[in-house]
Amino acid sequence: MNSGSVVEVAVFAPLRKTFHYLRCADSDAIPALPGSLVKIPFGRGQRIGIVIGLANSTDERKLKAISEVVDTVPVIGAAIMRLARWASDYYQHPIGDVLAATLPGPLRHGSAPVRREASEWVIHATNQDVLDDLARRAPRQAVLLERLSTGAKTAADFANLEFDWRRAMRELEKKDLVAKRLRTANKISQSSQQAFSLNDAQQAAVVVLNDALGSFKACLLHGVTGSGKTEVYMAAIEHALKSQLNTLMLVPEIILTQQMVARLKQRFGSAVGVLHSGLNDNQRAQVWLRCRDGDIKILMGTRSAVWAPLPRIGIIIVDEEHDASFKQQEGFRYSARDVAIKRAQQLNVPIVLGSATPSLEAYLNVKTNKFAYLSLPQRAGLARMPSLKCVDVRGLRLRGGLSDRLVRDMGACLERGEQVLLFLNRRGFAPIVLCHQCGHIATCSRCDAKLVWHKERKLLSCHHCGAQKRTQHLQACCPDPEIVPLGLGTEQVEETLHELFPDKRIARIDRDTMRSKTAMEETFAAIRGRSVDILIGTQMLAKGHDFANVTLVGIIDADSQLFSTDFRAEEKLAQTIIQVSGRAGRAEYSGSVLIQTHHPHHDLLQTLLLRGYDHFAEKALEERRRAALPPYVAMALIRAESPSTQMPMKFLAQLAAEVKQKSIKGLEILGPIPAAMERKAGRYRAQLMVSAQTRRVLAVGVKAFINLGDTMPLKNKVRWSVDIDPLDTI
DNA sequence: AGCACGCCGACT
DNA sequence: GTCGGCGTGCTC
Repeated sequence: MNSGSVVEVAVFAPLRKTFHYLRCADSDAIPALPGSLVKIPFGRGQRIGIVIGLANSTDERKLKAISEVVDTVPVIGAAIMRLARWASDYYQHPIGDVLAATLPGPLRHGSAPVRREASEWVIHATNQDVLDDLARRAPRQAVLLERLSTGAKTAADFANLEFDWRRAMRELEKKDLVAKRLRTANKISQSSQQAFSLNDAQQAAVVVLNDALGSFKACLLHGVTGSGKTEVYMAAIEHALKSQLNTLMLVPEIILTQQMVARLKQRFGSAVGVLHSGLNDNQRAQVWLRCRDGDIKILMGTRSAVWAPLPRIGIIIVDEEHDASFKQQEGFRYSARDVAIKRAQQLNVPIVLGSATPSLEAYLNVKTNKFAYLSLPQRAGLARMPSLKCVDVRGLRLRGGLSDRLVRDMGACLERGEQVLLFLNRRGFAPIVLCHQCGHIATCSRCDAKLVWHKERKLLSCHHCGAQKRTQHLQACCPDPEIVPLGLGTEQVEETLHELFPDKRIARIDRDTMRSKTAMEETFAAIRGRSVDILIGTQMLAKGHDFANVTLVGIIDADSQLFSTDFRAEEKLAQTIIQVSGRAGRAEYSGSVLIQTHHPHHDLLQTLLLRGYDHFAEKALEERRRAALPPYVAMALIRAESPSTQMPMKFLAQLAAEVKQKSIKGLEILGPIPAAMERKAGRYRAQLMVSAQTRRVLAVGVKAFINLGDTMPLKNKVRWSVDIDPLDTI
């Protein structure tokens, strides 16, 4: 068996082993190269995998042959292969699963990558008579012609039409009034756009980024909300483009608003590609292909876009770097932000991490000179920072959770014709419902959680497993139950607002009211058009959107996050407060923020309000250092879950004991402990916290856990997984 | 992850 | 006497 005919294949399955195969016997078949997508006989079925290299296998085992090479050009190029290998090692996750995660769905399932060229339509000939005639006899065709004559071209331009426009278009094609042709990429709109006038801080940041082109350099761009980080990104993208270099830009899901996309497209034309959760698998595959083929020069996308095969990357941007959505929370638990940093390092290009509320990880990297620090300390234009104040609600009478002070300020704000934003991170009417007659509390049958009352939908819903019950379920406790809601949700606040401000227009923004994309777009348009006076909402309101006329922000309950067992809770709360505050007073008005709390003297709130986020971060970092927590130590979480009560704890305890016997120097093992909510969706959960001063020791430790875990008899009784750099530790 | 093989309880 | 429960082990 001549060497060179055997290849090593990573199978798309969570297997730590790789497998050897013979290249296709057929000589005119597509040759299997490193990175090729292949179909292989595996077990008794067919599987998909990636060739990860040539194997000089000398052993005598009879190997099976690859059944099909799916791609003509390997779908995994050298750059992504290198990145995936690093990630597989860093996150201790099987290489096959990592490689699968880098590909869009259809490729992952073994479809050949084929480009579907988009069509566009152009008007062939037209005159007024024809138009008049059509308007009478074929109104739909007339609408299409009208649109075409005003610049509409592609399917996307007609997508919002109510009728079957493709049918009408075919009629026009038959009449030879329009012609269908392959879409031609329009040119990058040259910066005929008026050059943005950047302020000094923006200019300074741009200079640093531009100078960094061509070498690895990580920069934290710390810009207060409204300081114009986007303009800095735009300038950096433009500069890269001038050197024929592409940009990879990662954003959290919520930031991907139409405005942001529109802004990029307006400036950079069809060179912009977008990957977001609204796309289906085929659309993602098309963007992936356009990326690989060099048609996309600026790719903006959420987490998975970090794996896009974008060639000639000149700069990487991670906007809102602190955002938790960059971390994949199941399966292959990677942080797209950290993978992006590694990608920049491997490619030897600069990366800029932007945020108004940088993560403590980023702060520490600045302190230790791993990151350069770029600051935009002032809001762009005339806008000023809002003032933050605590409202001590101890002993106060609250109406629907609102203090008199907040209601009074709201009244004054509305009086001036300005808008109010209220933030409460709890949807539904009340998080707990109780029967006054018997004391019965509605709980989830599959989780250790109480059911949340959704009054409008007449449902009791579990926010952890999604279980829903009709409200009538409550009648089960007594013949004559008396339902008492305990606690506060956005629905209840909305109800109170209608009572307090009967003539004001109120919009509630949470997962219940924003179930469709159109609902979201319509509501935000209504807010911008000032046909809404008061906004009440959850996390959805906190991020990304600019509300120019909001001048008062009320944070209804800061307490629930103040005393959590998760060591990151305070950091998250501070970020939320600053992010929500950032929605206020972005235009010429100055804004104010009222934070309702029972703990106005809490250290975190005091520091944040009196001295700002920087000081808070400084202080929080010091606490992390003293407590030996990330980012001062490297951490991993070993999780286990099972339908049987004791198994996860038992498994982890045994595993911990085994690893401790190895006495790995510098490895700290804490636990196991049951998860904060031990039972979720009918499964009991426990976890083990592992930490070390260095990445190296942690990696050695986690490897020991994985190796020993695979040999433990109990391993088949639990589902267990490893989470490197966990975000949630409760 | 699948998927078979393999040994012990209630049924056409 | 079988059908099927899911424990164990393998897949080039």
